[in-house]
Amino acid sequence: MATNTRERIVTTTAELFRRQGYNGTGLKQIVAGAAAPFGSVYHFFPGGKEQLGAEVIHVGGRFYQELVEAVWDAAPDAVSGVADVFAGAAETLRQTDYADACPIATVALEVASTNEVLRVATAEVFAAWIESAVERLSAAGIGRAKARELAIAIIALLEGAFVLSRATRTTEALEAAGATAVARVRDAILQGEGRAKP
Amino acid sequence: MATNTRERIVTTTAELFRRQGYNGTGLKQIVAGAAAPFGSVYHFFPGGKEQLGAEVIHVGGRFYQELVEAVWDAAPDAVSGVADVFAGAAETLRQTDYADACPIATVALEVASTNEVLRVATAEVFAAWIESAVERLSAAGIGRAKARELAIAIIALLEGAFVLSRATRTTEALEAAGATAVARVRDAILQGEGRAKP
DNA sequence: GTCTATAGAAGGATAGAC
DNA sequence: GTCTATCCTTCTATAGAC
Repeated sequence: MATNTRERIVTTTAELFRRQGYNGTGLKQIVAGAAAPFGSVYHFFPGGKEQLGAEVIHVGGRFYQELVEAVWDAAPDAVSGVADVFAGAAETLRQTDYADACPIATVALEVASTNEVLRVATAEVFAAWIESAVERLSAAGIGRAKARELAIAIIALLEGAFVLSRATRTTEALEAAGATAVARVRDAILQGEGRAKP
Repeated sequence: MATNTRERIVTTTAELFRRQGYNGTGLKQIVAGAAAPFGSVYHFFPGGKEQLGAEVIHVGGRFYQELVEAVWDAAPDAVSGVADVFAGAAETLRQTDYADACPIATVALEVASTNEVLRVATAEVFAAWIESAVERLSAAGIGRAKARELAIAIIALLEGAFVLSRATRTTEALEAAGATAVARVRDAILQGEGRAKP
């Protein structure tokens, strides 16, 4: 999988960030997990922990986006696509002992007011996620402005549900959030077709 | 305001946790901000940083709950109550340079997989918030099961919008999340009255 | 019970051998 | 360019003077 040293460092860091956050993860722990010599970090990332962090945010964000897109696009329509995304996230959370949720949310909150470089990196990832969701909702017949509002709400529901689910160690929040997201998407599509809700 | 040393330590820690998280905040920074001697931390909190953290989570969680309840209860009905909560959160975020959002979300994500004592503390806070919202939604005529699903969704929307808003330094996410929360509460109340949506 | 000094471990970062 | 040894700072925690 991770064949070279640089790759191993990035994937190991991504996994540690997801579970412990940025400040909770040390460079020594990273090189130990990646089975890499300490100096390799500064060889591949002269900017140190911050540069490594920025790359991990971008790579991790893109990877997760592609994962969600694959689940969404495999569904027959947008409503079941959204439902599948939340159901898949709940299943992953259960299987990983409530560890693997959003790869960048923990870091995003940690650095939002303390590190501008990393804050911008997380903002770029979220912007890409929003654009991805807007495209899919637009393709489902929802107007551009409404699609953007919905896309943001869906991502907020997912992120917030991750916070609640990881804290309480139940998937109830992901299920409640998923039901809400599905209902809103369904309503928006029906309204776009000029039909009222039953 | 904070008249004694112990109180100053707790309020200072709460503020630092909100902006930097648990791992990003050192005890030395806490005593410096609280103008307290270092030894006072271990005098009042023999369990060290963990015990202090648990108390800050509980106190901060209760404080924020009372703040939100005050805003919600000042509104004429549940729909505008929810709208006011999101609008107020957005205003606070703008006024504090996107620093003061949820007092425990950052810590909750940091400790969810690394510190069971603090994880339980955050879970207890979220449980209290959910119960508070369920009461208010039930009082608005929404059935208990639906009220719980909605309460969780509203809190998830708020938490997720905080993540997005702090990262992007805009309040667009809070507005989109607020609109979604309001729409869902309105629908639930109308359905409870046996009326369809227009 | 207020406060200082310091221990002992872990943090990020650097220099330089090979 | 792979790897080791080490520097300096910061961290949590403790001991003990006052």
